[in-house]
Amino acid sequence: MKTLRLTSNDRAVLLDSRFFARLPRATAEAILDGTIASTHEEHDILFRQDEPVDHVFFVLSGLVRLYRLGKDGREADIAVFPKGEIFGENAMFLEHRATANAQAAEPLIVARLESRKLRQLAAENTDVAQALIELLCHHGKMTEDCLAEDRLLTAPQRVASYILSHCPDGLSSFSFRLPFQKNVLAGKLGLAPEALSRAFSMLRQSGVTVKGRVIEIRDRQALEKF
Amino acid sequence: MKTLRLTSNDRAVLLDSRFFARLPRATAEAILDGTIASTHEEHDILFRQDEPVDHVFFVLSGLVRLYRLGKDGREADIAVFPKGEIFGENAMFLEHRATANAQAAEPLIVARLESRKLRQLAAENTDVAQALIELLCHHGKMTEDCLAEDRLLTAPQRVASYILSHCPDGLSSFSFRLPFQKNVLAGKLGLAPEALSRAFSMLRQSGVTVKGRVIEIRDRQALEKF
DNA sequence: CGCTTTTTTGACACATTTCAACACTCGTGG
DNA sequence: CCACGAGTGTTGAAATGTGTCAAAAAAGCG
Repeated sequence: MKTLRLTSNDRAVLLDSRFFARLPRATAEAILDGTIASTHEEHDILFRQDEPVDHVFFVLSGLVRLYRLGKDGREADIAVFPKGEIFGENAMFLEHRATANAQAAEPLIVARLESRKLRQLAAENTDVAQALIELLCHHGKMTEDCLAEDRLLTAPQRVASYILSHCPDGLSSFSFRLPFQKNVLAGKLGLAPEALSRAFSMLRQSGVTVKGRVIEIRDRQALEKF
Repeated sequence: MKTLRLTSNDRAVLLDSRFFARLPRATAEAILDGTIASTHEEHDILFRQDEPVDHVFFVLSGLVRLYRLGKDGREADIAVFPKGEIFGENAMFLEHRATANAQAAEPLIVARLESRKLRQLAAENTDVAQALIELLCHHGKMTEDCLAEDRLLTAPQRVASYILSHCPDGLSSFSFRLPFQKNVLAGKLGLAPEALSRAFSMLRQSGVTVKGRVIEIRDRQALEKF
């Protein structure tokens, strides 16, 4: 891990993101003041479950996997954060201890917002508090969605649902590129990699073609009722 | 469903709860001003997924089940809220639409806090915002725990974990009464009722006895490594 | 091109759901 | 007091879905 200054491009990206865009410019600048960035190699750990964390993280580039460890060493993914997303904010309000492990799933650059400062700002400034509330809501809903899908859908259905979530409304045929390795997708969907593979080949008979990371859908309807 | 005024006992219970206790008395009173209660029979629906909700709910007595529906009509429990807990707060920040269905799992009385008013207060008052942030964090963590357990533990392990979460630290043998029907517990743990039943009989060989709703644990150690 | 890493496939084991039948509990009314 | 019935919980057998392990195939990268 190396630490860097924020580039002016980084600042621009940050200020444009959903979290900062809703804040008055001066407030956003105040949060960013003193913020640094750090780079990490794939597989690096950013923080560990139950250990202290002093930052809230913003993904500038790369990918982060948030997961819990079982007693037997197995890993359960809680969420995956691509470029532009914020994570680790909940530790701020849980005595600065992480609820999960965070690992770079690709070469990674993150901005590190000082969590004590941010917490303090949130306590004084309703704009910041509001932004945090919306972030927490959003993350909470993501987790709920995940839990519900795990409990209601089979593996192929979860994969179909994931694919459909990338389909612009109204199109009945389209294609897109997976934003990360199948490995990671499997984890995010709560599947073993083999199960993901098999799910894709089930979906072939519903008009889904997979070539490398490129997914092609011929008939959206067929997927929807899978 | 019948609507009622809050009794003075209700007010006391509310003001003592985690959410309100952290607020200055005047602020808490301001929120409660105009708040009404409603009673519901078992199986009544309080709100439905994707439909508008105008309240945040506080359970005065009884039990609420929060769940999502699958296309095939199957239900997946997201959370269960006993007396003293608040739910439905996330809809406030998601265009006042529920992310799940809420159903009385027992005869129920809830206090109905007006969500628009509460949202407004949160936007002006950092104390209220802070209280909401902590609530959202807490609920988020609950859901995360649930997701992780689903993905890491088998049915008997989840049941063991549930039992242990009711064991006061330091005791190696104890007993307690299930706070709700086994049916509901099964749902909360993401199991079919039959699976819960079988899990209990597996645990018998680790010193767990079940008589009606009373659970008795002879050897905590044995449970922990199940 | 050759090497490493990732993905796919197959065979098998295991956990859980499903469906059906049975036991138990508890309150009601004969 | 017992009999009845509805609701609740348990048990068994079969079916299903997913994980695991090993091996082959494909993709990425120098």
